[in-house]
Amino acid sequence: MKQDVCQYLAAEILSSYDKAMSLLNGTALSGMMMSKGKDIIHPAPSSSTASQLESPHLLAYSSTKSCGRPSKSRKRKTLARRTEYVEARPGEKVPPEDGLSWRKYGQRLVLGEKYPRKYYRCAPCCCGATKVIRRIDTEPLTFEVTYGGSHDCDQENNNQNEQLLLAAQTQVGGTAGELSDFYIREMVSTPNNSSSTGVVFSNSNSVFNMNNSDFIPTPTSSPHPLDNNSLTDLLFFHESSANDFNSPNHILTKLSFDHYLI
DNA sequence: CGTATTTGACCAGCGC
DNA sequence: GCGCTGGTCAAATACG
Repeated sequence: MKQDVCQYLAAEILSSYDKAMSLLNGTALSGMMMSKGKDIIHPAPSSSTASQLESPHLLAYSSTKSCGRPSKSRKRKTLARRTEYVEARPGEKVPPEDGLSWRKYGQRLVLGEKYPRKYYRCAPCCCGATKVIRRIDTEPLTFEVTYGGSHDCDQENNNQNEQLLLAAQTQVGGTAGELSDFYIREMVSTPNNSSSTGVVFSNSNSVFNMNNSDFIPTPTSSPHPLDNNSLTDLLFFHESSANDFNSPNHILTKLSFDHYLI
């Protein structure tokens, strides 16, 4: 890896280590400051359980039974909520995805309502964000989506993606969002079990890829057989798959927004 | 077999 | 204080 990418990753590792050590010490969330001056966690007063629960960071790191949630308290949340109304696509009975990762944890039929409410919480981490989907009785294609808390783990991932993208652009001397005649709109980090990170990008005629080791574009065949109509959205690959990019055995999975994993 | 979903139970908040 | 409501839990089940 290039030096600045290594430095960034090292800082993230140290940051996680600091968090873990502070929690194990039990004392002192106070004064805990992450590297590079970000992610400052402000301690809640020890007597105030409520304020602890209202902090997504403290929720994420509290010692609980599963995924950082309060183990026993089923106190109704008083977090700020945001409600949106979305319409299902024609022929579909589910609202369109919002690009975030959610895990369903409950469903119930509420008195006086025709359709059950579906309860979701943040899937990839423990940020405490929740989502409730309610189908409108009188307009079956319209859904009321209520968000509770903030899905700041996705925001964290996005920040990391921006860092990686900047690092890639630095290597080739490109400007923000632009790389010679080609465009990189996003770059995502690899899953934990992957061995390499890369970028796949394209212009209207060709698909190119490059990896972390050299960032030299290499032409590949075009168009990609799995993604003919949205080639410019295909931005992420796992290196072990790059050599036989056209293999029909690859699974193309939409991760979120414009992120794809082959 | 690991992960995601379902579903009945639990319980805090709220209205009366 | 009591009963109802609805958000959440967690064991059971489904799925890949």
